[in-house]
Amino acid sequence: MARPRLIDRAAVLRASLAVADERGLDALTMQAVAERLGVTPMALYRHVENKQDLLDGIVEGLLDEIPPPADDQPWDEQLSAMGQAIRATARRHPTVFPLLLQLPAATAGARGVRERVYRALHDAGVAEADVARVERLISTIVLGFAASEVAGRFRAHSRATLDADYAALERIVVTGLASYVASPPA
Amino acid sequence: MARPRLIDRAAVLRASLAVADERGLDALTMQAVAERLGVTPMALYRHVENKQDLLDGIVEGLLDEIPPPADDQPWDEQLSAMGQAIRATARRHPTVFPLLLQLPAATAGARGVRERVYRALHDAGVAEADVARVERLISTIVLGFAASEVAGRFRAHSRATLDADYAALERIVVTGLASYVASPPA
DNA sequence: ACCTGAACACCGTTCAAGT
DNA sequence: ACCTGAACACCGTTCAAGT
Repeated sequence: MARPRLIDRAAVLRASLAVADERGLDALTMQAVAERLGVTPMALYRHVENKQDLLDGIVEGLLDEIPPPADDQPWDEQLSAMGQAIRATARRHPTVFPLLLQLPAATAGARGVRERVYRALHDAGVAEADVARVERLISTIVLGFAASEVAGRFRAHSRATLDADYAALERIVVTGLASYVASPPA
Repeated sequence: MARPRLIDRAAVLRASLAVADERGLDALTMQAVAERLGVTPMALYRHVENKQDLLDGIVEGLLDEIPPPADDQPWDEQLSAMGQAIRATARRHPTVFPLLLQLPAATAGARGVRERVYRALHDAGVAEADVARVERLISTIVLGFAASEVAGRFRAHSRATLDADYAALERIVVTGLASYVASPPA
């Protein structure tokens, strides 16, 4: 007898992210998620394999929040916009965001972001053979900064300092990129 | 009656790091650490406040493993050597290393590393007022790459690819630094 | 001063049972 | 097909007690 389906995977992941955002990663338990959904903890196991799968699920969803930049902007403004969007996502989900370093970005949303960066780098003049590598490095830099910022490594510094840090980082990347294009390595 | 002291904080942290390295972060439990030390779990609480304190302790110890670079080398070689040392530390402690993003580097060892970078940046020609900021950015870049590498974000890529990635990253940082020095921001 | 034994609340996960 | 109840092994942590 097919019951009315109370929850599905998306609902589980949404509730999990909300719990983590509101009460921290330690408070993200199967019981807390279940309670928020009005269901017993065991009901979750039909929709996620186990807790690791649940964590992977919410982390993978993070990059789906990044809006694609306007297509007619110059490449450096596109990169800049995406960087700011990533920082904003990090701040919205401070305890979950650092987990992004733990798994390959393989969802549709993540691939979409990556494709946009590819195009911007192409427009910047990066050789086709180097585009994937440069994308990996730039995303590592931005992710690393955003993760450090929300995870607490810069706890001692003011928001103003971090904003200025990030602006300097952006400048370094763009000028580094420019000189890379001007004289590409052997 | 003063008993013979069986363990101390350093021994607890050493055993904890060993457990994490050998069996992963999930296997790092108070009971596993206690068993390795031949003691009951409750005995640990005299030497660490709680599990979070234990984690902080081993993470803080990580940067003490970085050897100071030879003092007579040119600045770029010093930075290069420290970067490689950090990558090596990450590979030795793959599950614990990413936690470095979560707390300010405040131990003696960490401060030592930072001072060395300050000096190298000074030698590179970075203005005194910018040295601290540039150090933050460079360490973010190196930490972010090393953490991504060991945490699994680049799981799909070969060691050779990652070595080449890192070489490119180093080049970008050095050239970015050079052009920053050539024309410092307003 | 340092460690242990017993105990508590909580956690992830399983399995058989209900509808 | 989807959810529940009962149960299990394990976890971090406390407290009073031992030496």
